[in-house]
Amino acid sequence: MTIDEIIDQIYNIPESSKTALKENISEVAYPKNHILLKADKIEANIYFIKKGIVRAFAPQKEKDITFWFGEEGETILSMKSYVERKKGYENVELLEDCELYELKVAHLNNLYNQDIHIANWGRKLAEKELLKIESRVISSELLSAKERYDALMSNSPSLIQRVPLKYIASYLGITPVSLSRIRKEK
Amino acid sequence: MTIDEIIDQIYNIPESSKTALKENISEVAYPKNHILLKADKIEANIYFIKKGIVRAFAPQKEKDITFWFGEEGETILSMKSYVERKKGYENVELLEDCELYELKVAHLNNLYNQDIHIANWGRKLAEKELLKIESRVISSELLSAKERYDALMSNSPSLIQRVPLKYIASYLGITPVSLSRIRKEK
DNA sequence: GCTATTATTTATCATAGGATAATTTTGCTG
DNA sequence: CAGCAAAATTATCCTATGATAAATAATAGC
Repeated sequence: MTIDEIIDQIYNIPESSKTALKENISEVAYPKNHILLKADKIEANIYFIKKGIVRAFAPQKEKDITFWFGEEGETILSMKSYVERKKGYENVELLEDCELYELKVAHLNNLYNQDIHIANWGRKLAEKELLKIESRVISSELLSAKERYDALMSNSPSLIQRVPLKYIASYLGITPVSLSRIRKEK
Repeated sequence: MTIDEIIDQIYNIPESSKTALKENISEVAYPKNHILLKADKIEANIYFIKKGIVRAFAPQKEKDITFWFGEEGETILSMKSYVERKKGYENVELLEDCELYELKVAHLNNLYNQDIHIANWGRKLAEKELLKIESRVISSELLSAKERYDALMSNSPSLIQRVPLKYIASYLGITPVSLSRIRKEK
């Protein structure tokens, strides 16, 4: 996925603003299993996924909670670091070798203060993330584990090919054993 | 809570921008039980709570799911309407007689395109809402029903005084019967 | 390709929370 | 302040999911 496509799908901005934004973005690549963002660290960068898939998880003694998967085109950020410059909850781990676009938050904040189009682009970025997480909260309170699994599979069928089931189980809020039961019943 | 306090707690903007924003805000009052926002309607306004308490719920056949409470100083909006101009998931119902600040989304969008300070204020509004909902997703996957109840009580002790338990149970993702059990065990 | 490690499945048993219904308490409204 | 309706509690029984352990399958490193 190109950086232009990623920027455009968030919010359309004039070419000049897009150029300014892109001047602050560089490409990086990391191997599978790399930990890109660390909880308990104030992260200086945000990323967009050119190629690959990642998971965000809240590390806990004995059990990590996977609470997000990101695929091509999606934004990776530690919300706490990005918004409040505080340590976040989450580690982000690459589940495949990944190519990423990297953007320094400090540069982005400068742009927010200089360019109204970029400020509105940043607003849309947050608003769209908010919509995603909101629909997830509602479906998690509305649906049984089996229904959540079915919904995930129909919304993101590639996940099951690309992501170990134990992480999907954690994302669904159940144990791998229970997920196995659910899958068998189908 | 004054409108100045509410605006400032989201993000500090120059007086001239604040004046422009406030010119588009009016005060309204509605009685307890009034339905302020309706699911399946594209809402034209957002609100800030001057006085009172409200709940947002996703109406379902047989069981409504309460997924948010708003108190003084908080923002009431249908995220779907606000971001995408589409019908939302939620009704918002007043749980007390309320005094509200009302702001037309169409006017706000004009300001976003004219005033970079207001654009960044709107960005912060979304980002802060995102942080709130994110911390809730994580705690809901991390904690048992009893722990979530305890956490809610210590974060928002006034809720239990102001909100019927059946709504708190729904918010916690359990039945009123089960909440009653949890409270008894203490 | 072989072996060690890790993931997944299967089985058994335990438990938190759901469903239902009856009872008590609270809170409106005339 | 009486009487009704709604909310909350309590009790009983039930079910989905958890915990644990063992067996199998998949994966990765040599």
